[in-house]
Parts: sequence; C-alpha cells; structure tokens
Amino acid sequence: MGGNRTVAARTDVISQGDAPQNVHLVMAGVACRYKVLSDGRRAIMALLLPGDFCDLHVAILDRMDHNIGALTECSVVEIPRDILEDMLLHHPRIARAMWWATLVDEAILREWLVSMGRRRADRQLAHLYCELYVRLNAVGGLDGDLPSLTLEQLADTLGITTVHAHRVQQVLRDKEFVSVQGRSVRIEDFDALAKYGDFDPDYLHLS
Amino acid sequence: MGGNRTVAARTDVISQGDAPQNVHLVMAGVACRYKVLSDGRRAIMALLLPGDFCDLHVAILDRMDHNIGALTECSVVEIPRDILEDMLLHHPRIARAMWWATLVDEAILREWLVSMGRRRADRQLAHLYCELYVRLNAVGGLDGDLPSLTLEQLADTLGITTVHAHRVQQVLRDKEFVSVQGRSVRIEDFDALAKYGDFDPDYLHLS
DNA sequence: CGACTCATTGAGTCATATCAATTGTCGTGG
DNA sequence: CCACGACAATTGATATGACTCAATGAGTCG
Repeated sequence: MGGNRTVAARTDVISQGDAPQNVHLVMAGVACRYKVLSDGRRAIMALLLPGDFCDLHVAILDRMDHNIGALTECSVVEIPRDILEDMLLHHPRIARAMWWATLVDEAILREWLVSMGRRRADRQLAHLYCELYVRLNAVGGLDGDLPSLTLEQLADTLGITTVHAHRVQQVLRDKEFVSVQGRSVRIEDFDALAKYGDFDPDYLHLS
Repeated sequence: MGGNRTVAARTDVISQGDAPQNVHLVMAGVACRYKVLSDGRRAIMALLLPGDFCDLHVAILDRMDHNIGALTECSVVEIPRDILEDMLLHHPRIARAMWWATLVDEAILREWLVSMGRRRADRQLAHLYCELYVRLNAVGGLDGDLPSLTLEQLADTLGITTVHAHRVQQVLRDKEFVSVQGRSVRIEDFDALAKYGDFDPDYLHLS
C-alpha cells in the first residue's frame, strides 16, 4: 500500500483484465499503454512519462482494457484508492489537475490518431519526437536526449515494422534534424523537425 | 440557452478554438470530431452517435482543440453549463455516468489507434462497422442499416483516400459480409465481419 | 584456494538489401 | 458523389550479417 515500486524493462506494471486497488503514477523511466492483437503483434497507444498516471480510469470502468508495460526500467508509486478519493472530494484543485491530466491524455490520443492516419511514417516520427521533447521539457525531465527506445518499441508506437522504423529514423538523421548515438536520440533542430512533422503543441494544452 | 438545435450536414457544431458556454449532446444523426491538417486534408477522430456528448471536456481544458462537425443532418441539445455542474455536484449517479461516457470515448479512441496502426484498411473497416453496429444497438438507434456515410467521410475516418475506401468497401461486399445499396450499408454476417476485423467488444465496456 | 583476466557464446538489437503487398495519385466517365 | 483503371509511392515481409552486452567458464597469477 502506497509504496514505491521498481519495474524492470519489458515487464508489465498492470495487465489487461486487472482491477487494480491502487492508482499507479510513473515517477521515472518510460512506460506505455499497449494491446496485443490476436496474431501476436503489439500496438503501443501511449507513452507514459514521469508524472503520468497509468490507470486513473479504472475506478469507473472497473477493469483494464489494455496493458501497462515498462519500456525502460521504471519507478512507480502506488496511491491507495481511498486517499485518492479523499483528494478528489476535499481538494478541488488537485481533482481539477487530475481531470486535466486525463483530458490531455485523450487529446494526445487524438493527435496520435491523426498522425497514424494522415502522416507518412517519417513525418509521424518527427511529430512524436517533438511531442516527447515538449512533454519532457514541461515536466523538467529532459537531460538533453530523448528517452532511448529500441526500434521495435518505436515501431510498435508508430504502427510500422522495425525495418521501416529504421528507415524513417534514418531519414531524420540524414536531414540532420536529430542525431542518433546508439539508442540515444538528440534533437538538433527542433524548428525544422516541427515543421517537417507538422507539429503544433496546441493539443498539449500547456498554456 | 438549453435549446434544441438542428445542424445541417457538413456544417460545424463547434469549431476549434471555441470555448462554448453550453455542453452539446447529439440526439439524432451522426456527428464527428475532426481536425484539418495544414495541407488541407481532414482526419476524423471520432463518430458521435445519438447519446454522445461533444464537449464535456471544455470545462477543464478551456478551449476546443478540434472541431465537431455534422456528417448527416443532426439534432443537438445544448445543456447550460450551470445545470450540468449542478448535476455533477448533486447527482452522483449522473456524474458517474458522464465520467463513464468520457472514459469509454477514450477507450474507443485507443481501439481506433490500434486499428489505424495495425490493421489493413479492409479489416479496419470491418472493425468499424462492427463497432457502429454494437454501439447503435446499445443505444437502440439501429433500424437495420448503419448510418450512411459518404466514401469521403469513411476515408477520412479510416485515414485512407476515397479511392481506397471504395476498394475496401468492395472487399467486404464481395465477401458478402455487408451489402451496400447506394449510401446505405447493411450487415449481413456480423460474426464473419467480427472475425475478419478482429473485433472484440470488450473495450466498449457494455457489460 | 581465491581473485582476476579474457575468450566464447548467445540473446537481443541494428543495419541493409530485395521483393511483394498495400495504398496513394491521377485521370476519365457515370 | 460514385465507380473504376493505370501507374507510382509507401510500407511490409523476409533474409542476412554485424554489433553490443551480459553470462559463462577456462585459464593465469597472486
């Protein structure tokens, strides 16, 4: 109850069908929402950065309809449900902040859907890098490089194959928008990247 | 204030940047959430059926980050914000129902993202038809046929071109999963369609 | 014996090439 | 707005080799 928990990379924080008693909050590392299709392929539907909640909605919907997995090693705190409900009732500013968080999650989801449907994979990747850059900056967790995902993890979030993920990452490198060293990605020209990915931060509702 | 409103097909109910004073609820017809990219292409991110709210989130996020448009002629009621807030405070069951509605919206969004990223367009369309069938049945608004969308509207929700939308609709017709007469689509074999589209209604949280 | 180096191995990932399938673009006519 | 054809671009499928890194275990030296 109410403890810190370290989750190894590539393991689940919460699994589909669970009805967790605590609410989970990512403190460090990168986690994701994902589903596995009947043929075994994986689809990542959200990246959870430090400060993001994993399962605020379970109180209402009673069970998880997707999994939460750690992409890198993660540190997660578990907040007991009754403490949370108390905050929701008696601390309206916190309640409002949590509403805000879930609504921004939804806005990000909408933007990802636009990216997935209407942007070519290279532009989609540019857009994703911009989003991660802005989100990490907002939470103060940016030490220069973006969180280092493998090509497979990247592919699963872009809805493409690992081979193609490699191709499109190479495009951004060749254009010198980003530099890649090993698994680490550094943004070299944010403005160019934002233009290439048609990125407009309005949907993140930061201002 | 608090009135009924009829919205003609192809016109907006709410536009991006608006901060509407009333909350809008679709009573009849089909509306959609959509964005327009900088190059003019459109992406539809949600279909709003009778009973769906358009803008429950604006109270928190203060402005719309997307548009709501009528795909067919729609009837919409506007609920004054103060009445809504009163219900949220004093009628916890209604408040819970509205929470539930926005969380299911989010779950649908996640499933669409999976479809967009990981399912070929023909399977994606099969999945969408199944979802519409189930959602309309749940709300009792199914008179046998699915709401009749144009190929362009369909293409914008699937993230493909109208030409390709025609191709994949033809696939489902050739397999005799659906029959198309003019703009009207009838499901002939739901089970086959669900299997083809890898459809599992769990994410709709109806049970 | 114990502590240390240093090949060896194998899993996982990255990089690249080739060919095939899906999807987009353009054009034409109903 | 629908239907359809021809061609082009994007993306997927499959295969192969290189590279990294952790684990293992043999050998060396104190």
